[in-house]
Amino acid sequence: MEGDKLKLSTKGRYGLRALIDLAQYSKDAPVSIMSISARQDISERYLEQLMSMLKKAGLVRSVRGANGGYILAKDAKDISAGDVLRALEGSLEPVDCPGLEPEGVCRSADTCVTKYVWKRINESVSRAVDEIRLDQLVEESRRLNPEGEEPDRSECKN
Amino acid sequence: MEGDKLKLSTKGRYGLRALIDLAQYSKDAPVSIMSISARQDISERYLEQLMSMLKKAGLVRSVRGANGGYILAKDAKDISAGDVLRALEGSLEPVDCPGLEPEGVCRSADTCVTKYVWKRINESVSRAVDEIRLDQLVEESRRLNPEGEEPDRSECKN
DNA sequence: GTAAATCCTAGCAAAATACTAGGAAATTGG
DNA sequence: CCAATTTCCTAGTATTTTGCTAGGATTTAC
Repeated sequence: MEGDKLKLSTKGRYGLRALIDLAQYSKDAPVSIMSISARQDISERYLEQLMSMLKKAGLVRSVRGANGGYILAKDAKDISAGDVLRALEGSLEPVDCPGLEPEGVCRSADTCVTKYVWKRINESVSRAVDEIRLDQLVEESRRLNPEGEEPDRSECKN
Repeated sequence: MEGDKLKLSTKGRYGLRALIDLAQYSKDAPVSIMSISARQDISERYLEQLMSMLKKAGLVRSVRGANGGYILAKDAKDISAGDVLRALEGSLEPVDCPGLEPEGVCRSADTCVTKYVWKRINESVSRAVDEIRLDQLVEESRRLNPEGEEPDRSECKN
């Protein structure tokens, strides 16, 4: 009866890992879905869809054909965790409140109390994900894993 | 194809409004589900379930029988928006990462990069909801709505 | 030309969501 | 005691979302 909500889906969780992986391995040549899939233990076919979404969002570029794959579309320092998660999860705002949008219309906006609660939650999530940048994560990954081996992901879906 | 995730469900959104309503109207006598339902435009039967969850969480007490209803189980200043939302939504942590739990076991925890991302998001949401207290919301509600009329909620599900 | 890769659309089982429904149990007021 | 009012408890259910899988078309390197 009681499942937890407000969860990031596998799209966001897998996708962020995939992009960190890409940032680490695509220094010179494009990285294929197959290789990311192997290192990160994510279904190739599913990952394909995630990469497609990241491409549409302008975060990665693709190279088709043999020896093709993906590379970052911009420098890792110019991509935030928020950019990645929003590309995959849609809006990260836990409440869609029209009264908070610049052009939004809400009849009860003037007298709505909960609006301020939603606003603070929304802003808090946005701030948190936007201040985390991909280059920091790549650096942290190298620090945690100097040998360049990836952790065994078979048990961990995050 | 692209629906937004990371959303607070109606349980949390309706439930917080219901508890603010309860805090305003249960000063002396218990408030019935019917009256909250009417003011807040929430289905009686659904609200019943929400109140039951809030009761299990120890946030409200119930009085059965005619003229019964609900009252706050503690002072409004001792109930946070986080208490209410967690009672209705379960954990508010967007990622359940075993490596972040005190007793959690995760084989890849030592070398897991994304763990820190999830940690920061989780902490950020928790901090935001826990610093909002019910008495502040009641006060704000009175300020926005001096005549004691409730906004028309028929269009707004938040 | 063939193998390796992305691209694109569709389908689908399982789970979650947002309710509705039926009735039992407790309490009050007459 | 009775009838009305109210909470309490369990179940059912239509719709949507999630987390994939499947098939094949297209592009490119060698």
